[in-house]
Amino acid sequence: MGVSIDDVAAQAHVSTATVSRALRGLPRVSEATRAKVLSVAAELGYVPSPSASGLATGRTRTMGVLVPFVDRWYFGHAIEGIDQVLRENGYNLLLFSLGGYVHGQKRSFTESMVRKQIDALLVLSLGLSEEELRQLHHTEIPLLSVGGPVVGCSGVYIDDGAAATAAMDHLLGLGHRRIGHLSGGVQDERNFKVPALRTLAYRTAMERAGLEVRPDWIAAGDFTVAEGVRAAVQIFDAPGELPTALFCGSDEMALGAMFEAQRRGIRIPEELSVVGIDDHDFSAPAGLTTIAQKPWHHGRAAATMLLAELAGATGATRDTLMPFELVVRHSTAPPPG
Amino acid sequence: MGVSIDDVAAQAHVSTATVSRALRGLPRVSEATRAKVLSVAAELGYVPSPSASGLATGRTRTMGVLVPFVDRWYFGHAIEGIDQVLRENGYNLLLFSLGGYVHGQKRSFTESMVRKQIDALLVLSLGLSEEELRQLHHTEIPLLSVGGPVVGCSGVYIDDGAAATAAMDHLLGLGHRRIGHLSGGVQDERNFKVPALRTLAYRTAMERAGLEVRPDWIAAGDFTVAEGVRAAVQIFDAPGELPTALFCGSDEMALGAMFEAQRRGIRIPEELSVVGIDDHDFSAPAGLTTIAQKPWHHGRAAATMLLAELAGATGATRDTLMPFELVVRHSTAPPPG
DNA sequence: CTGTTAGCGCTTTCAC
DNA sequence: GTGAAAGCGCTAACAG
Repeated sequence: MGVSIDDVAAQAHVSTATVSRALRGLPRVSEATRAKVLSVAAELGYVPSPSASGLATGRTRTMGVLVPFVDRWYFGHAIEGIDQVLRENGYNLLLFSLGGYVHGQKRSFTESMVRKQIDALLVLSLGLSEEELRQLHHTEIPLLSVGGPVVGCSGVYIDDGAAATAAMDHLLGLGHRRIGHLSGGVQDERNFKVPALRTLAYRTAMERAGLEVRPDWIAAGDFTVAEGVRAAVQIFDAPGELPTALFCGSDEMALGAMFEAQRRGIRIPEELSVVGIDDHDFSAPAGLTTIAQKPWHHGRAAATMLLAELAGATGATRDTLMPFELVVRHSTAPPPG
Repeated sequence: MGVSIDDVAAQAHVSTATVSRALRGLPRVSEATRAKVLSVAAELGYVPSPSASGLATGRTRTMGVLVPFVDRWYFGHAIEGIDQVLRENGYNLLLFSLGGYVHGQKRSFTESMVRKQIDALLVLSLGLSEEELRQLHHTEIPLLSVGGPVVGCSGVYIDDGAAATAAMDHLLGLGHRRIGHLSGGVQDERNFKVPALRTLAYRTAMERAGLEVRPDWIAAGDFTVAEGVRAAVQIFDAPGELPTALFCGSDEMALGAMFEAQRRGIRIPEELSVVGIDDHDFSAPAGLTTIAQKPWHHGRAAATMLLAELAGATGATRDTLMPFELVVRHSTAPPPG
C-alpha cells in the first residue's frame, strides 16, 4: 500500500542509503542523484514512515504538551503558539489534557504516556506532583514549563507578583483605599503558584499602602467567569460597606464580577472599579482594564527554546520572564465621593 | 538506556513473543507466565516503544485532530471531549491546528503530515478544499467531521438549520417583527456550511412570518466577540429605526452585541432582545438566551465512533445529529410598546 | 501454551 | 559519492 524507501531506491536506481541521504539533505550526495531521487520520490508520492525513522533514530520529532485544560483562554492561546512553531519546524504536537482533573485519582498522566513517544515535553501552568515530576525527570527528556513556575524545570511566564502589583498600583494611584480581591486557585494546586503569587501581591500592596486587608472583601474562585460571579456575589452580599475597587486574579473572574455588578445596578466604574489580569478576548469588548499578557507568545518562545535544546544547544531552555502591560479601559476610575 | 522487550524476556526466562502476548493480554499464555512477565516488566519499568510496534503493526494508536483554531470556544471543548475518550482507550491525540489560516497559502495541512502517522482523523468544523479532501481520502484512513458537515465524510453536529429556526421561533413567539441578524462566516469558507445554514434559517423564518428581511439589519462577523461588536455597531449606526431583536450566529457575537448595546445605553431586553447559538461559558453569567449545544459531547461521540470503526465495526462512523436546546435567560423579552 | 523466525521501513557505520 | 548490511524494538505467522 504505502510506497517505501525501497520503492524509491529501485525507481531511482540507487541504494536506500542514498535515498535516505538525499531526502534529508545530507552531504555526500551528488546534485545529480539528489535531483533524481527527489523527482522520483515526488512522482511516487513517497512519504517516510515516522515509526520507522523513529525506531532507527530514537527520536520521534514529536513534542508533548501537557495541559490542565484546553478549553480555557490561556491554554488555548498558548497551544496555538506552540503548534505554530512546531509546525514550522516539522515537529508534531502530541496533546495530553488532564481535562480539569488537576488532582485526584482521575488524573491519568504517567511517565509511560511519554516514554519513547516524544522528544521533549512542554508543561502548561500545571502543578505536577512530586511523583509525576520524579517520573518525568527520570525519562530524561527535556522539560520546560509555560505560564508559571514549576519546581525542577525552567519556565516561560510573566512575573506574576509584579503584574499583580501593577494592577494594584493602578487602583491605588486612582485613589482607591477600599480594595477587594477575587483570588484564583481555590485549593491545593500543588506546585502551581501563580494564584498565590497574585494574591500575595495584593496583600503586600495593601499593607504597603497602609490599608486594611478585610477578609470579607476577599473571595476565591478558579479563574473562570462562573466563579467570578460566585465570588462577586459573596463580596457584594457581605454586610457592611462595599469596596470601591476589585482586583481580580484573572480577566474571566473580573468579567464575572462585572456581570454581577451590572445585574445589581452597581455602576462601573462610577461606583466600582474592576481590574483583571490576562487581556482575555472579551476584555476589550467589555471595556475591562487589565494587565495584558500574551500566552500565544509564551507558547512560541517556549517551543522555540525547547527545539533549540533538542538541536543540541545545551542550556537553551532557561527561565525567561515575558512582558506584561497595563491596559487602561473603562472599568476603572477614581473612587466615588 | 531504555529497557526493551528482550530485557524483560531474558529476566522472565521466556521468549519475546511470550512477553508480547502476555503484556497485551492476548490468549494462549498461562496465568503463571503472564504473572511472571507482568511482574518482571513492572520491576524493570518496561515501557513498549510506540515506534517499534507502530512499525510492526502498521497502526500507531494515534488519532489526528485537525482544527481551524484551538483557542475558540467550540474547538477547545470539542478537543477536550475527544482527548478524554482517546485517553480512556489508550490512544494518543496528535493535534493539527491551522491557527486561523483557514484559507490561503499559509495554510499548511497536507497529506504527508498524516500519512503513516495516525490511524484516523477527526476534522473539526473545517471546510477542506477539494484538493485536501482528495489527498485525505487517498490516504485511506477513516475520517469523521465534528461541528459541521464536510463533503465526502460523515459528521457529528447539530441540525444548524433547526437550531437557528428554534432561536427565531423564540423571538417570533415573543412578538418581535423587526429582527436583525449577525451572521457568521464572512467570506468563502469553502465547504464549511454552518454559518450559511444559520443565516438561511433566519431568512426563511422571516419570510415564513411574512416579515421583511432588511439588508441594513444584517451584518457579518466571524463568530468572535470582537466581530460581534463590529457588526452590532454597523447595525446600530444604520439610519432609520432599529430592530427590536437580534438573532446572532454565535454566542460570542451576541455577547459582543450586548456589550455594544450597553455602551450605547440600549437596554436589554427592554429595548432590544438578543439571542445566540452555543451556550458559551460566558452566556449564563451574562444572562444570554441561547440555543445550547455541547461540543464536548460532540467530541466524545465522534471519537467513540471512530474508535469503533478502527476496532473493525465497519460503518460505525455515520452522520449523527446531536441535540440542542433553547435556554431562555434574561436577554430576550417581548418587544417594547 | 511457548519459542523461532521473519520482517516492518528507515538510519547508520563501514567499506569501496 | 555510493552501496551493503546490521540493527532499532516489536509483532505475527508458523512450528512444535
